[in-house]
Amino acid sequence: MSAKPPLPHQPVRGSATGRPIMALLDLLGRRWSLRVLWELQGGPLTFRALQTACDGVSPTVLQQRLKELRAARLVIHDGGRGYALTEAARRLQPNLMALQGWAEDWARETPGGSEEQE
Amino acid sequence: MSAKPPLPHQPVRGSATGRPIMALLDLLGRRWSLRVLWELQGGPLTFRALQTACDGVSPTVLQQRLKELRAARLVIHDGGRGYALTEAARRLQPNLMALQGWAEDWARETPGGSEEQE
DNA sequence: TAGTTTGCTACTGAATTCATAGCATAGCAG
DNA sequence: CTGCTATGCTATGAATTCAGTAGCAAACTA
Repeated sequence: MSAKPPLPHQPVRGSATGRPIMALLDLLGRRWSLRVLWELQGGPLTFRALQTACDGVSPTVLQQRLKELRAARLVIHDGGRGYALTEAARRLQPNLMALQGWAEDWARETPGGSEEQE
Repeated sequence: MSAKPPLPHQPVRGSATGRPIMALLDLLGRRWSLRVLWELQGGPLTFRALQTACDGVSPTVLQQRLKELRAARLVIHDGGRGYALTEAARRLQPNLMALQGWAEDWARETPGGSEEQE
């Protein structure tokens, strides 16, 4: 039913080598993966709170992503507090924060606010 | 036909705020986006070379991603040498390299090689 | 002229994602 | 106990995206 979650040491979609970076690229390159990690940075969230934080993702996909992220040991589910980042995911946090800094510079030099695309 | 590419200052899929980080998360959260940036790190590649580097992505999707990445000013197409990262994308490079380092640590502490998932 | 490579598009089917509704469980007030 | 609320999660069908194959026009080689 569900595609197996991407893990290091295993072939993933788009790369049969099993290189960890490829598994990570596959994992993070799925819809809402990055966003979930981003929203979880502030602390644990319940399933519904997380869903709200992600602008109402469909529970189907959120459930799928959480399943994958849990398999990858990036997220754990603490019955009491909800979903939280693991120690490993927390080491990824600085990189995500760096992404934000980058994005702001990027926004400054990228048209798109006033221009219309299409 | 094609969805408009995510850009900063504009609402994107999953976030209407226009925050740059959300546009970036949407852009990078599409299949092959991160991979394309990754493969382009070594230098310019022609469309077909890039396609090969990405384990034979379908040209349809590659074309779509390149279109988006060009709209976002992360990739440019130099007729002679092929597709290349822009100055802005090159500033993103250290973060991607950091991801690789992280992925290797992650692999060390994540089962998946010998275990079977499902 | 033929042969190759380039970027790119058409077409069809498979996979993923979306949106809505709903379920079972648990806590808590009355 | 009953009624209310919140939790995590699942079912369904439709929409969107992606995949896989084939093929095109232009540029370059010889």
